[in-house]
Amino acid sequence: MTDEPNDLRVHRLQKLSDIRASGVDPYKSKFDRDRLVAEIDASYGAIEPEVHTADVVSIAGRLMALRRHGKASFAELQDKTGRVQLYLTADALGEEAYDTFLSYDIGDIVGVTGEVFKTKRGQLSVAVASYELLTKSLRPMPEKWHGLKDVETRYRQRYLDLIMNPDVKETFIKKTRTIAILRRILDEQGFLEVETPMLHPIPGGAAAKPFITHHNALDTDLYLRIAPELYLKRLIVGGLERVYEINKSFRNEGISVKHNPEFMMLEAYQAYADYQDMMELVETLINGVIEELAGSTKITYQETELDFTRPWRRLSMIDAVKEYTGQDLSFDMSLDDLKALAAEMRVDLKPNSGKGAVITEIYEKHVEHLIVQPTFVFDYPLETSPLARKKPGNPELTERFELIIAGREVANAFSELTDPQDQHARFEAQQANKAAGDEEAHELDEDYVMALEHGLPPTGGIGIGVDRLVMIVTDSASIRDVILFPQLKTKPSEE
RNA sequence: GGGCCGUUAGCUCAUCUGGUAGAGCAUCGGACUUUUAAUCCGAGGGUGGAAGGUUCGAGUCCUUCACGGCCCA
Repeated sequence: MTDEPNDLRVHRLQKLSDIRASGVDPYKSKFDRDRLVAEIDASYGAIEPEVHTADVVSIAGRLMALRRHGKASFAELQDKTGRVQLYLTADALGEEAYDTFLSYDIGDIVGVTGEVFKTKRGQLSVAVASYELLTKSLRPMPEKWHGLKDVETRYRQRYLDLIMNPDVKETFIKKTRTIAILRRILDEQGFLEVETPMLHPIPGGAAAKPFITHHNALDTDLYLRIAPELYLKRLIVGGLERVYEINKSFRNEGISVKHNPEFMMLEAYQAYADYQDMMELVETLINGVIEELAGSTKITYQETELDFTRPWRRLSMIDAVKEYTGQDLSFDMSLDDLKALAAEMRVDLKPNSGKGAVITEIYEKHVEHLIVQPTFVFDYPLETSPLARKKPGNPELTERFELIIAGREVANAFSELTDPQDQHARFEAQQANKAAGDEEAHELDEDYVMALEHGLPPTGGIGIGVDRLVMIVTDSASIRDVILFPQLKTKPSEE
């Protein structure tokens, strides 16, 4: 054995075959545990040192440390709730079983049974009376003190990240709780959760480039959805009145700290409501999450305090530009003047841009990232809002807002456009933009217009970027830190 | 797409101006019956991200590429 190449994995493979040769199955089918580590902590954390509880527990988990001290040793067992120390002695287990346990490796998964007690140093422990190897681990764990830091490995082998970094596990538990809270609030308000297609014949509901796929039997191209919006509004036409969906959408664009190609979005639609009602709903939803997870309406995000005390600030896009850049914009200015100003402000414009698009681009480049506190930016130009209702008395604007938090768009909402003829005209305007070279122009969806012709009641709708919300709630700097398996380039495997 | 930074042992990191790679933890052997980043003694472990180039000599300088991070578009 000592002649083996001294490779950690080779050594463990040798142990594995030794275990098998001894007639023991190194990959067991189950283990009857009766306690979680956190439950033991809760029950006995307060007992005095050297107290023996006479309570025998069965626990299971991954071996995370092994401190050998001759005929008595200590180990640490980690389950999903935490770690507890194991105390092992040759006296209690017999020499052979004791030595066998000490031959296990860090990373092995074991089940143990024994009495709960506290050492004279005050460490709650389980005195192992019997144990079982449940799964042999063949690869070494990251280092016990510094843990796993390499960002790429953390993303590619998230399981190691979860084993080694308790904060990471906490973040993803919070993500799941966030989604549960959103569901609960919507359910309480009479919204019906539905699921609509991921595969769309016409990608719609947002301005974004889609992923294309192909259905062989139908011999037709399909698109991974960029938003569920148009399907959800069809359901409002169908009389469901309040619907929502929490699921993924896909956008074929760059990857960044705030963009992952697949991301989680909540969209909700409410009949007989408008965008003002949607502001209320967004406040209710996000505050519900923050108050429940943080116990406060104020949280710290990347060393800045965010105050979610209602009502949040409301600011028109024109006013936002004025406040943050000092530029006095207005739809009264000529398109040429607006374009000249955009050029001066080094704002790149899409082909075919009208006044609304120029103003939106200026806002997005120079203002959005500066808005820190939760703020509803409203009065979005009609030109860049092809699915939103016109603002009464001002045909250049729509009843639409975006919610900005920490410089990022977290939600987008509007009074839905219910007029099928107006919708058709808007789609045609988008087609003109597409013809002029705008790759993100909205597609013309005749089937959706037909649904509108059957009658969409007045409706308010919102979309919330769940990952971005979770970033804020968990104080995460990158969207990759709130997505278990973020998109990375595929790398050739090592073996 | 552009700029900057990174990639060295299983993990976390060193290696001043070019002279043939080190530490801690982990691993292996030994001691140790209340330790807890256990300790002590001893040992093994590296195609230095990849491929070229310059040089007597490259982890170190140059070029290209791959992957990752940050910033910008």
